[in-house]
Amino acid sequence: MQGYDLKQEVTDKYSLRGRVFNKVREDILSGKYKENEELKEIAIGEELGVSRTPVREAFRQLELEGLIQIIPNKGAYVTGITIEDVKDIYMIRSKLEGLCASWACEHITKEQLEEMEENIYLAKFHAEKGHFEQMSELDSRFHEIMYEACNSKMLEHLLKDFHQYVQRVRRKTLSTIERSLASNSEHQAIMEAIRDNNPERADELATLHIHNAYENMVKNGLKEAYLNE
Amino acid sequence: MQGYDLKQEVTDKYSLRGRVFNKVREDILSGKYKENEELKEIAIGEELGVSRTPVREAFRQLELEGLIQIIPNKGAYVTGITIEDVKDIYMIRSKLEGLCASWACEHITKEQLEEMEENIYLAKFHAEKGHFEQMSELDSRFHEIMYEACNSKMLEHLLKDFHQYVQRVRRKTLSTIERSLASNSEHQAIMEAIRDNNPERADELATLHIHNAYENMVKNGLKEAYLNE
DNA sequence: TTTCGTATGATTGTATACAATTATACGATA
DNA sequence: TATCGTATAATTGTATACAATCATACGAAA
Repeated sequence: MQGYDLKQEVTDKYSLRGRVFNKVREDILSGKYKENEELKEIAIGEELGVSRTPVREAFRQLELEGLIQIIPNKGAYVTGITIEDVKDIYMIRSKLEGLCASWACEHITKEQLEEMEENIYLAKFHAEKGHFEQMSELDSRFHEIMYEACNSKMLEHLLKDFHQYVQRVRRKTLSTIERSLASNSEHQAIMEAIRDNNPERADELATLHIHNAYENMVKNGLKEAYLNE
Repeated sequence: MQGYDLKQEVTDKYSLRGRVFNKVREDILSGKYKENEELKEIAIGEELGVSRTPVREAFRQLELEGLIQIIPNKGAYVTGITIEDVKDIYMIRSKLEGLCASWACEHITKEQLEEMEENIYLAKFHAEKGHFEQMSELDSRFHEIMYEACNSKMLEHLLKDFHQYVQRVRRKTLSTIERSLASNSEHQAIMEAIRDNNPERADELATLHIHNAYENMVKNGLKEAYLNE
């Protein structure tokens, strides 16, 4: 996520450039374009029915988002995420999610708190049933609510970027019912600390939560996911 | 700093786009282009002797860096930094500089440590003389060394982005000999903790250092700097 | 066979032309 | 006078043409 756009909103949705940007980003994150794959301006342009100009502009942005790397006069390549990158991101995230949770104490709205509670309640159901697809959705949404509740566009955007960035890896790792339940309990504890307006505790719990998520990831085959490629 | 380029290196230095990017960025950070000023593609292009194409691509990147905001079909405007943004950045930085310092304990090289010591020694001299220009340079460099020493491109880039981003504001606020000396002492304590391979202490000291820098900034007229415009 | 050099093609870099959108000026009408 | 609408100009959005660079293939020379 290079060139961290410190406080931007999503890129223009309706211009051709914006559409190319979003489409290619989605395709990278979903795994359609593999790591180190070369992306050609003409090919992408033809696929989306646009000329090279908006494609090039989108590429420049994707480069700054860290999703592709552009080598001058050579080409654009999908960025690889190393095991070290993943660890770095989780350690950084753990600090920032703590900060985010502590800020949320003061700024969360009644509606956001209610959506959190609902999210936790629903997640418990799906966790027990082993519905990992829904769990993943709910997990992402829980964190998103917290990002929005911290009342800092800067931090919100930063965390969303990081969260999105590791989605690529999360898809590769296994989930277990045990971890899903534990994770949801941690969400509940964080929510309660925020609800009780206890920023120190919210910080501590959210920090620990990301640490745990990382530990679990490592335990459940992060390395293997890489070694098998 | 939208679209935080999570792990990129500096933009291509020799292409026209790269040159435009660097030049405009510098001009924004130096204050040549004021907040909310409109940047026109043709004007910038003519000034630098290039066509609109590289200018547009540079603009897209600057947008993601958070330095300008592009309104579709309308124009590009220099992003304003609010007091809240500054506070957010300093709070985020304080957490991340702590993390960075703790990581540096394990990875700093002998050369980097020596440059840190030299930096502190020189800074003491300039602080006592009231050479604020040199102090600012040395301060930036001290932090840069630490960023490089943490051995994480991700964190290094993130912190450099933030550091650069607040330069615009730092220029507006006053410096005092007292704060310069105190700041340098804090640098020394951080350096010693890193040298002694004490990550907890390094974390703590670096975190506090940024907090102090922020407090000092507020005390010395951050608000006034804004109100006077 | 290996190595080097050249030619060819493919791809990116840049400039320019045209289309679409937005801002401004001016005049008509109430 | 005030307001609205239209015409014009300015600016951005996109497509395309051409230049520069890089990759590849092929053949000549050792």
